[in-house]
Amino acid sequence: MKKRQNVRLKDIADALQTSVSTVSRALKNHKDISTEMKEKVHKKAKELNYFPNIFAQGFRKRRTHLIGVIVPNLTHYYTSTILEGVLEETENRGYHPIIMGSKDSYEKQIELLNMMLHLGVDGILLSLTRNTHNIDKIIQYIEEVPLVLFDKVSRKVPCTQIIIDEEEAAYKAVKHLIDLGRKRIAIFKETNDSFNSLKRYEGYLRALKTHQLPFDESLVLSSQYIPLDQGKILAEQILQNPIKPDAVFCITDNCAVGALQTFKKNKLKVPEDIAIVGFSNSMSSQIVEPQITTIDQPGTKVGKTAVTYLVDEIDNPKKGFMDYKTVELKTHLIVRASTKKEANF
Amino acid sequence: MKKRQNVRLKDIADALQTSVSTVSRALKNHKDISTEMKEKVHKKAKELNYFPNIFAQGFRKRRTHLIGVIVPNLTHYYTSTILEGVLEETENRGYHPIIMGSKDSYEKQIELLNMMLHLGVDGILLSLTRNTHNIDKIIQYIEEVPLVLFDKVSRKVPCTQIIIDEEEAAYKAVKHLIDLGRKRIAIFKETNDSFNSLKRYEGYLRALKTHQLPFDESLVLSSQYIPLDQGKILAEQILQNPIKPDAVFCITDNCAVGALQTFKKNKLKVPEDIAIVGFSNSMSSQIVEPQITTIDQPGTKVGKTAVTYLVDEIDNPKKGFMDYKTVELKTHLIVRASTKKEANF
DNA sequence: ATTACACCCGCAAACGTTTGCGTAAACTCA
DNA sequence: TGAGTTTACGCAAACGTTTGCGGGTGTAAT
Repeated sequence: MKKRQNVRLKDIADALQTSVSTVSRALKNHKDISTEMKEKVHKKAKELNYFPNIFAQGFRKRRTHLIGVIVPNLTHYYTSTILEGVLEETENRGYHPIIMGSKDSYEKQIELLNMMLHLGVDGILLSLTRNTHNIDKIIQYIEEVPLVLFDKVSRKVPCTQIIIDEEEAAYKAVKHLIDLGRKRIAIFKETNDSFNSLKRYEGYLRALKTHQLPFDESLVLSSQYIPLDQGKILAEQILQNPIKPDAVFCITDNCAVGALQTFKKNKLKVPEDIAIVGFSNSMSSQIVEPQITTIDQPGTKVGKTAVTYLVDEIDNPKKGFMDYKTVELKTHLIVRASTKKEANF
Repeated sequence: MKKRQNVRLKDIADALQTSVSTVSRALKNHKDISTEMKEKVHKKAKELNYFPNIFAQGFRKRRTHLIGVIVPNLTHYYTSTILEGVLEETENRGYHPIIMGSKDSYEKQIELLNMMLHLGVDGILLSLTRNTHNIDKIIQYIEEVPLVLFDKVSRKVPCTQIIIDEEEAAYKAVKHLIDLGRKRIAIFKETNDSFNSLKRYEGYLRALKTHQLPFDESLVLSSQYIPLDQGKILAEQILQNPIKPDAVFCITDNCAVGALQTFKKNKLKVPEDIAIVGFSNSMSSQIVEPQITTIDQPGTKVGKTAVTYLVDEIDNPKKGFMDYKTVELKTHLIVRASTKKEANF
């Protein structure tokens, strides 16, 4: 392993019989430098394959071009599509992402935020862990470094937030079921209302209300987390109801898959007896039988948008809280077999 | 946003009426410093919440504690489990991962390697893109910085490689089919043999040979990539065979799911008429009907192991190529309904 | 011819840390 | 007691870049 011998400003300066400062300025097109000199420097820099030592730079300018990214979990498909967007856009903009996982632990999340600060990142992209109730600490960080929330957000945190149109998406999903003639539409959601779950529930309620369907509390089932297995449990549960639902809106694809399996096990036909809508357009929703109608989320776009806003804030530091925006990206409904029309209602 | 005002060595030195160099040495337990002084310094450092400016450090020492990670794609479940392992282990060891995606493009991969070098990472973790035939460039990088390959590797590159026991895993999978009494076992694999595909094919061959089953070329189907849709196509293809197979080993879960769907569509019963084994233990393999027998890969362990070996190499630079190891992590077979015994053979 | 003012460029300090070297004080041993 | 050695610390340079400032040259206006 050779010792890396990077070329420095001084090397360019020597080759051109000029000074380091002139080279430095020329490379960033400072107005004090003549056009010819700039050309010579740029040419020589390319020739020598010059690349600035980012540590000297970061050291000097207090800019590292590093962006910290914290997510609760890496393995969810939606998260990884977001991260792909982040990777792409950070690269476009000359930044580098440092990704860390909070494992859905609030303490770990704080610890990671700390670490990022010490690392000297220029900004942070954060998707909150469940139960991030103590917002104060997070707010402290906003004082220290530009921060943009995405996916799992909280309106209580005064900063830019990139999300999808959760409420509208849920509304569309439930409206679709209503349009199909379904009357008793259940919802499977989270108990301790995360931002996402809450908004989707609101969309559900609005759809019922707008179409004059009665609200029935016995059709609202919740559990703390809603992975596949919980979908099964909730499905079993709702089948105990004296009057069964004719459709169910699951706020997660995994949950929907679980529900589907349970319904099938109980000899219920999907969608004839009961229709199902999920949320995420995960791989799972496409390979089960029948395929599940779901909401497609523009993951990479969320990632790219988050980077865009963060970098913008890094470049133009905000003065007050009033500058922050909540950006809602459009989703769309993908209709599949789990809600096909040919049901006879 | 306050300007970050980090405490420096000088602040500690001033508070203690001593010099910066003494503080620096005390903090890293240099032998030239008396025990009492060390204690005082450590205490004061904690009190002031001192944290070294890593850019000054990296600048000075040419050590950044950054580890570059390059993967072809973020969205594969197996990849994200590996990355979780990487995140965890880098953190344990005081390093920070910079993750980038090569989008399965060779040129992009080289570009990213370059970027990583300029960024000054201490080491690189790399999962090769398809068609990385020009190994020379990669080898050049080994001269510059410690590099460890994982998952998608190539034996031609002289460096430490962390993989799973691909050949053995495939052998186990196929042996399992043979033990079930299956005689005509097909394999769906990649055409342009990637390391993984090749090894799995070798395992397939060994299983046949060991159990005195005849090799039948018409049972070996390949395509360039093998996502879900290709599974379907290959399945259609093999059904054209005059004598149909009674089992198929897909070197990918996605491919297996596709095959399963096609077989079902053609009124073939799985596993009665045809058994299926996949590879990866992805979510998909667990939610289709019937569930698919597959190979479980220890993703996070691969990630953690890769970091372990890389950090070890960073700390103790290798002299020659003979020091490099290939680490094979154990997988195990998960038997599910797609290969259940009750078939009547 | 003098002044005024761009226009270009170089000097040198500064960022925070590490480290080779120098040395005063303390200790060792004959 | 004096020479040699060890202990414990400080001085200052160095890493590569940025940037305030100062100055020399040339041009234009008076």
